[in-house]
Amino acid sequence: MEPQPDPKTRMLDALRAAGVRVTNQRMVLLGLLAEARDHPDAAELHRRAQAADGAISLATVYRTLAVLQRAGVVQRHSFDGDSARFEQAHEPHHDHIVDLDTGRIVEFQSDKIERLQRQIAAELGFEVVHHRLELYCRRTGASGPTGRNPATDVATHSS
Amino acid sequence: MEPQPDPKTRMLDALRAAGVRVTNQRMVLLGLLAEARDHPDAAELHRRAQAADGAISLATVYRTLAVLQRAGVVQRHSFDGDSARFEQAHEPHHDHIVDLDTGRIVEFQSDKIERLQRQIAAELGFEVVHHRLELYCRRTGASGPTGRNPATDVATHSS
DNA sequence: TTATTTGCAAAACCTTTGCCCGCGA
DNA sequence: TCGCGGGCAAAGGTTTTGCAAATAA
Repeated sequence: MEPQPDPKTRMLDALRAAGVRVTNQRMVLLGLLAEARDHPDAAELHRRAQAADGAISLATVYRTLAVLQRAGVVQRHSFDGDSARFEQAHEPHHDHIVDLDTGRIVEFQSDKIERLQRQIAAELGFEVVHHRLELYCRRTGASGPTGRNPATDVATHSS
Repeated sequence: MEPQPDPKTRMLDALRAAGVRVTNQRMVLLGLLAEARDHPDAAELHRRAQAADGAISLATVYRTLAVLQRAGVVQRHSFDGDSARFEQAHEPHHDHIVDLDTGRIVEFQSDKIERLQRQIAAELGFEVVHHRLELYCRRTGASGPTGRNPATDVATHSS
């Protein structure tokens, strides 16, 4: 079903590429991020890690995420007033829609917008190193808030 | 030079429209925001307010900014890892470029991008309530960091 | 063995809040 | 006068850090 090299091997490679030691905590977190279909925050990852492993501190969650982020394996997002949320880096680059009623995150991707961003920056004498685009939305024709459930689904759209 | 109604009157109007009392602290902050050419954070506004007035607490800075934001007079931004930064709301709507080397903020405006955002959201069944677009950039051909100075200038660009 | 990592608890930060006094209307 | 608004200090939530013990290489 999955034509990938092998999840465990990929995780090991990621850690080796980062030039850090392979610890159980890092493997657990890497695994959680790989299977996460949402964008959990540090506390949520801590909860899941404890369920999967039993012993892992919140401090380690933060430290590990920082390491993985530096290695380019993890991306950190700060939606509006929330605490930081994380996801495994994956191609292609994408941006996010935040459903204001449910908190659900939807990913989308638009080459057109990316191109316009670079163009505008260039006109002002800049080169885009990275960017951040978040659309805070409501469902079309929605009657209103229906009850927030922790973001669990991710839809993807390309344009 | 300025065909505006009169700064003081406008500030009074803003407070009245917000349905709140006119206090010295609010007038001072409103004035600081009006003349600010940058995007100061709460601590910086506190510093400036003390220089201008002498007695105003950080708590009041935060409370006043919250009031003004609710009234639509002030906009709050959270660039990357920084603390919240504020600016007086002004038309047309604009987004920001953050110069990674100097920290300087440059505003720009692009109807094209706004339109694309709405279009993408619509295709996914959403309506954009508000959004956030930040381009973290480096000057084209820049040789590298030259020394961060507190953002003081604002350039504007329309497309 | 030896340099990294971890856990724990404390610290750091930014922002908000409780409480009582003072000022605006 | 009446009640909103302010100052102060303490609380809150998230993220980082110092230190000694544990562990990967």
